[in-house]
Amino acid sequence: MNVEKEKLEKAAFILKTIAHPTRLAVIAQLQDKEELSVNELMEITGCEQSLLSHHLINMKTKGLLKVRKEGTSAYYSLKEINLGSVLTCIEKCNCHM
Amino acid sequence: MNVEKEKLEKAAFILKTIAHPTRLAVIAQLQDKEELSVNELMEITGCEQSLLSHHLINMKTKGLLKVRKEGTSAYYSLKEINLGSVLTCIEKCNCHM
DNA sequence: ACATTACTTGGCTATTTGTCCAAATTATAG
DNA sequence: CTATAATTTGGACAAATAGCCAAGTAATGT
Repeated sequence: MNVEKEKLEKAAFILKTIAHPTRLAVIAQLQDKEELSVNELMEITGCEQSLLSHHLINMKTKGLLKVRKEGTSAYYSLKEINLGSVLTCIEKCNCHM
Repeated sequence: MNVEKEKLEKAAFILKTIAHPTRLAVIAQLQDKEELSVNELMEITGCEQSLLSHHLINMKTKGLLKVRKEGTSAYYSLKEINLGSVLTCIEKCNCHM
């Protein structure tokens, strides 16, 4: 029962972390592009730089992304996770609200 | 592109709605119990009544649950959606933070 | 009619989240 | 050394969320 509760909390934590259009967009992109710089993600998502940086760092500190720094650039990628499947699930849910 | 954006917003909306331990617990239960009263959900989740009611009504107004009232009881159930799959996805993600 | 059970409502407060903006860092190019 | 490009940081503020509590409604049993 307590294990169950812990599981739910962990799941909720992850869901909360990804539950934002910009962050979902980032995840979706990283799912097939492997790794992208902040600049590239800026262009793709249309999100302002510092705000995007906040999102990325947030996802990184929560364990969903990792960074590789090269020159002046920071390349973000998914941390070994298949998070895209969550997006697919949601799509399949076909919840029409 | 705009369609894509709309999709992401919708997905984020749903994820935000379910991203809470109690709410996930409710969804998980309703996935196999079909429908449960507020009282039953209270016992299962250990959540206080009025708070649980808030959660349930919230999920209902956002289109994830539906209610059937019978006597003094309210029976909640999933609104035609396979939301449980999201939980399974998250579990499979195996994100260790 | 009255009490009880089951649920909802609304107000209040604390906390978290999202966004913006200006300043700071850091690496490279000239 | 200076300028520029790329990213991070931190403050400030509004809005959303979570939780608690007290009061309200509504159906049923006595």
